[in-house]
Amino acid sequence: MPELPEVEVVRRGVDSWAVGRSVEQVVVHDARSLRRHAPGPEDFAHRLTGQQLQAPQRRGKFLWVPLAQVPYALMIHLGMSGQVLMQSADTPREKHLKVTLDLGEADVEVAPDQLRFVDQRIFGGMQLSDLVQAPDGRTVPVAAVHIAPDPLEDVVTDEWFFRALRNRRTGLKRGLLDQTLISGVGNIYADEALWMSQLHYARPTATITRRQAALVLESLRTVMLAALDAGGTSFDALYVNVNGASGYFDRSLHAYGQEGQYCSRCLDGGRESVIVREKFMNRSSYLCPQCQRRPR
DNA sequence: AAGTAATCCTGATCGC
DNA sequence: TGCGATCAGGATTACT
Repeated sequence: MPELPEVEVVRRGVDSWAVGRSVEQVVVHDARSLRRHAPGPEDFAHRLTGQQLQAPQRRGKFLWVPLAQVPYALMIHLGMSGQVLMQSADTPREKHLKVTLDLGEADVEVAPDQLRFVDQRIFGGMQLSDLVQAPDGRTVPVAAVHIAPDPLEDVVTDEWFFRALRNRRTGLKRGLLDQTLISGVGNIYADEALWMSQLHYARPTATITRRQAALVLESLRTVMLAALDAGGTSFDALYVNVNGASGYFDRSLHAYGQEGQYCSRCLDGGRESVIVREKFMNRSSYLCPQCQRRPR
């Protein structure tokens, strides 16, 4: 569920509370959250202990914290249900607490002394990953080197996105969800951007026009920036910022989760059309059958 | 090689 | 009340 805006909210939280502090102790409560760290939990704890946290970076839904003095970063992925919480040590353990980092002194006096990784469904996780140069020139963890830039990065221009879509032989929503084409887009913002663009999820990418590509990119940016302003989207309280608060962008959704509701655009145009839910890619797609016509 | 389906994982919810 | 089925879905893995 956490997509680009939700991960960015978390990144900003870590940026304001943890930068410059050292990791004094690492406690792994559930090794399954370190599945992606091949050398194992002991190696993770050993190589992270004593390191100083630098400004957190993000590409798409991938978040990482570079460490001073060493060539690797702490990479965090929230998956479906991951949370990063800044807590004081006397706060009771969360039910799904997976990893605790005890942090050293902060510049800010009231800063919480622990960074906790909580994850119910364990699709997310942490790992240490060497920093390398991505094809576009940016320095990223090797574990995320295959991930494409996201809509908020400068390298993503109208022409870049048009080319990226045109190079694929697939449907538009499949393309949006493919993190090697463009990153940061998940089911919620894909449906919202498609609704905003008035395009069907099955629109072939191979024949997309420049105008359509630019419209989809603009829609992605518009919806993601609006969500960021609202502190992110949350449906089931699984997604929260580092202080444990959830965003309220779900109140602004036009398509996702709106099955049975009138399409607001059609209503504005004096027509009544109801948002439908369709099974697609083993998940739900929400769309207005009136203004998002299936390609023939 | 590229595109797509299968898989992992837990808890809430639903129907019987 | 209990229990199996269903749903939620990001990213990797395994196929075709």
